[in-house]
Amino acid sequence: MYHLNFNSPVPLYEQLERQTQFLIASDVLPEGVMIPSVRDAAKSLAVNPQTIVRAYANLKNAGLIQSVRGQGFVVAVGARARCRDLRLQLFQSRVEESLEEAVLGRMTPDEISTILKRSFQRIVDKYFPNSTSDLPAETR
Amino acid sequence: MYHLNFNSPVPLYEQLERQTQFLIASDVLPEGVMIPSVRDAAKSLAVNPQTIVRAYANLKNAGLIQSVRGQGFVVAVGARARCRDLRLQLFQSRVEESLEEAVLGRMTPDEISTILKRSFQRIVDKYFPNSTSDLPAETR
Amino acid sequence: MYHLNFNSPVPLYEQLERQTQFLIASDVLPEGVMIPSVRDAAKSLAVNPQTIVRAYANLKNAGLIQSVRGQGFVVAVGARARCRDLRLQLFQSRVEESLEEAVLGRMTPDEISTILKRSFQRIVDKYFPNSTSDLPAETR
Amino acid sequence: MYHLNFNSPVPLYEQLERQTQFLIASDVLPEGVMIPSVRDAAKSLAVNPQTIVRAYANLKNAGLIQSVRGQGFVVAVGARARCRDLRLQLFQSRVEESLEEAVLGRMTPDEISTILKRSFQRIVDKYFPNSTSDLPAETR
DNA sequence: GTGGTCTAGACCACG
DNA sequence: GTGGTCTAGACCACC
Repeated sequence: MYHLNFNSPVPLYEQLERQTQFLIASDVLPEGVMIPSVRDAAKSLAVNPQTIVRAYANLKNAGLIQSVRGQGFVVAVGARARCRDLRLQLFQSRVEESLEEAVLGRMTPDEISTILKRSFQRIVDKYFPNSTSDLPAETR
Repeated sequence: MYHLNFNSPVPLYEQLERQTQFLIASDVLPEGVMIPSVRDAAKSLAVNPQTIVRAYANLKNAGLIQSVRGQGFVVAVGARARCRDLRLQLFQSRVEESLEEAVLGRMTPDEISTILKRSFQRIVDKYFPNSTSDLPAETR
Repeated sequence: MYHLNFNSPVPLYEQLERQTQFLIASDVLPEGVMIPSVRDAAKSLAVNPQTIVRAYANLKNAGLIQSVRGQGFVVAVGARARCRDLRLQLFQSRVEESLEEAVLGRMTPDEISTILKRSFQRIVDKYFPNSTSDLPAETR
Repeated sequence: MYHLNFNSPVPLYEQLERQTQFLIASDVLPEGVMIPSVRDAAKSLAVNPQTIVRAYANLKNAGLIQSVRGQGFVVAVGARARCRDLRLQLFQSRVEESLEEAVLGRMTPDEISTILKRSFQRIVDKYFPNSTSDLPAETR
């Protein structure tokens, strides 16, 4: 269910938070459902239980999951919509950061545009091989 | 010449490395030219000289600058082309990482495409207000 | 495990790098194994932790060791072969530099050959007293 | 007459000293003859005159050259023999240092021997293409 | 003046 | 506990 990258600069607990948000956003973890216990998650992911604790604590602070005494954690009501927002914001802010740095690095709009289109096409081909959508879709 | 962000998670020495690469890529620092001395840069940027030393040492290891004894550092021959490559790769890899995470988070190509276009347009409007270029330029 | 020469012109951190490479090359530090922590190494060698940090950072940049979060450094996969290469190249380049300088200094091949044989024999006698190998071994 | 390597770790003034010794050892600069003036040498080598001054001062301290008031420096009497000795010692000590490090790096005598023979042969082929001498010359 | 090395000590994030 | 970053200040060699 989770895929941790131990070499990534982003901390393990943050990877867990994001992926949980994504799972909630896409209804793989519907509202009200139990998420894996700290001990189970730690064992199956081969990480320190404290790492799971930290991730769940942050998700709880954000109001995305709720602790049920003696049971574990369940996805909070209203979490789905908020996770969809968070996912979108996260993606958008990362893209804009990259674009900002490209401009500060004196890349031209054309160079930037070229990369964006090429990267998007590559991703579509890789993950949606049968799709016809592309970046300037509405101009077809 | 340099602009350090002291609140950024990316270390100061790495900010210096990237910006130096960008300055070389855009010919603000042409090959063979001296770059600011360690002490000068440290003073004008209000950081510890060691921070500059570290950045310059990394750039030297990468073959982008050379130390001239008793003189300082000069931009290495062939550095411009390599810096242009590095800049492009850096941008492209960051964009593709974001896109990968978006699809892993189960965003649809249409959602992704919408964000990309909106962000690009926002950057163009912000930094190139008189330009007419946009993402699907060739479809005009 | 390490032996630092504080009077050598070669910097301490570089001595550490080379010796680590040698230890990996000779399987004293097999791939996947943890190397001494920064603090331990600093204490046992009586040097500043920063010196160790620098050596390890360079080894990491060279891809010979990897940092495992919260754990320490481990020898990277494939490091052994590369360290054997590096060790050989280092030795060979030093020998050839000496030979180059000798001929540029107008020493004759016979003079050079004499020194090489004498030095090799002295080293063998010193470190491998029971060995029978010598430079022109195959001509016996 | 001199060939300076500005990228070498050995300081320029030391390169000058060694090469002067070599020139004296091989009678290119016979005893009693004038060596280039500080100003001439500095100009033709494109280095700071202080660098030449330092090299000549060291050579004078070693008794290999003598200053003639108002004239310049001449090669001292007896310098040739001493330079031949110095050249030999320098080469020998460098070779033995390399060998020592190879042994400390746990290279085997056979590995070391192989490199020595290969390097010697390469140098002979490069600089004495018509010669028949090689390392185990006396066993022919 | 230049770069290069080393020390001492602090603070941070991560597990 | 681990590595990683930054500061302050010192000393050195070279030009």
